[in-house]
Amino acid sequence: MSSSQFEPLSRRRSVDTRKRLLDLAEQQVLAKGFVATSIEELVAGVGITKSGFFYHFKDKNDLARALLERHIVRERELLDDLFRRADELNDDPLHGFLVALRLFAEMMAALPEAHPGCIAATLCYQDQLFDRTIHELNAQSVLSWRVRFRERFARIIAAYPPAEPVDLNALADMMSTLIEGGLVMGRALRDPSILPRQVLLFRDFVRQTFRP
Amino acid sequence: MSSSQFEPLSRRRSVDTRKRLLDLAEQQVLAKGFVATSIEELVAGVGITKSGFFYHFKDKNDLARALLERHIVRERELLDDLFRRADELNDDPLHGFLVALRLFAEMMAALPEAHPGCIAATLCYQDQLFDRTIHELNAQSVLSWRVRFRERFARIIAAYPPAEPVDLNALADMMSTLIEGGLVMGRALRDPSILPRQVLLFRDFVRQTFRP
DNA sequence: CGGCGAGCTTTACCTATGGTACAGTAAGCT
DNA sequence: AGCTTACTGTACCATAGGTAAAGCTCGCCG
Repeated sequence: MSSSQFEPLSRRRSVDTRKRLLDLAEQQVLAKGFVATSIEELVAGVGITKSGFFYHFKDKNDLARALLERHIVRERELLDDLFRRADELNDDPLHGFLVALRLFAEMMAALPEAHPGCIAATLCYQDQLFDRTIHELNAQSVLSWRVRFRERFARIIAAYPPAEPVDLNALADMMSTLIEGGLVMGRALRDPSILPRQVLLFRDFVRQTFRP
Repeated sequence: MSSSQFEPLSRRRSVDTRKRLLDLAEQQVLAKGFVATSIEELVAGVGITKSGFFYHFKDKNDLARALLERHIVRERELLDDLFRRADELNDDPLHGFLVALRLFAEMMAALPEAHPGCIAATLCYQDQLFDRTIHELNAQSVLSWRVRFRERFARIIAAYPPAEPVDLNALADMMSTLIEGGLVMGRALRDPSILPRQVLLFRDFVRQTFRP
């Protein structure tokens, strides 16, 4: 805080062991799942000993929480940025949303093998291995997506009243649902194009639903 | 085969140990995941020893495969039955499909906590722990859903040509995607109503897409 | 310059779990 | 009677997560 106003500037030999542990862990968890990622493997990868790991993380559960927290922050920033860019290009709420969805689909398509979002779903499916904090973090994150999309839809509805009544929560959840499901499907079929195509299909659905 | 034409009638002391192992395993896997379900726990539950388990299953991977195979068969039977019932009620392909979707949503809503389908997704997310056979089984199952729904949509399109071109594979996959994602969401938010509502929303989408 | 504390290492050890090997045994089938 | 099925029992191994505690070392602060 005093000597350097930027970063704590590496107390010691390694530049940022904790961060390197998290980076490697994220990469391995996305590639092969949490349980298949061993602590020994991680410490060997960053060049420390097992005790060094437990200096940074209380246990493996603690690592999972740190991974999830970091993931949630990044995801929110990414979405904020994406919607901001879409809104800058567009005044109309519906058009802005449709642009954002297209941007999102393009981003998903451009991504390599490992998709983000897997972290959340991966941990969700193994959440009995973890404590409640992990589960609650996950739920909180999903709910924040619901709120974000519901607000968007509320604005769209004001401008484009739909012909039939729409379940706004369900429509908002559909986005998260398609992402989580799309990741599962993409993984099962080894076809990364599935998720972006589902997002584009959702986009069609939204467009149809609020068409003038 | 000779003495009893009904069931093999319990070779020995237990009625059907293998089935009881599978039943308990399924229940525990749905409740807390595959890795959190220990072999010791299963054998204690059905009243045999660890060696007894390895008599029935080569290893834990073999148990996973048996679980998945049984699940896939049941799922197919369930879907066959559901579509058959919907078709009996209806001649029109679109209407039949919509009825089937409603039946499906009702079934999902009526289900208790543990949904089927979790098995597939659960194993999918931990598939690096298993051998290729598990992964291929899963992919095969997902593809069979795609084929089933695509055929349905092809028949619907013949009767109700859509205004805009539709990506049939993506539309077919959307069902599986919403189911897998809906299970993740329902699990994360502890809200079993999410999946049936997503199915009903999908139904709306299909109805809109093929409306006359 | 000396000590404190952050960030580790070293050593040692415990437990749970999956898994192997193999001998033995009771009940049924032919 | 003898083969097979469906186990039990005993013994043992490896891997992984985790704990405990002492020691070392570099940078910073006074």
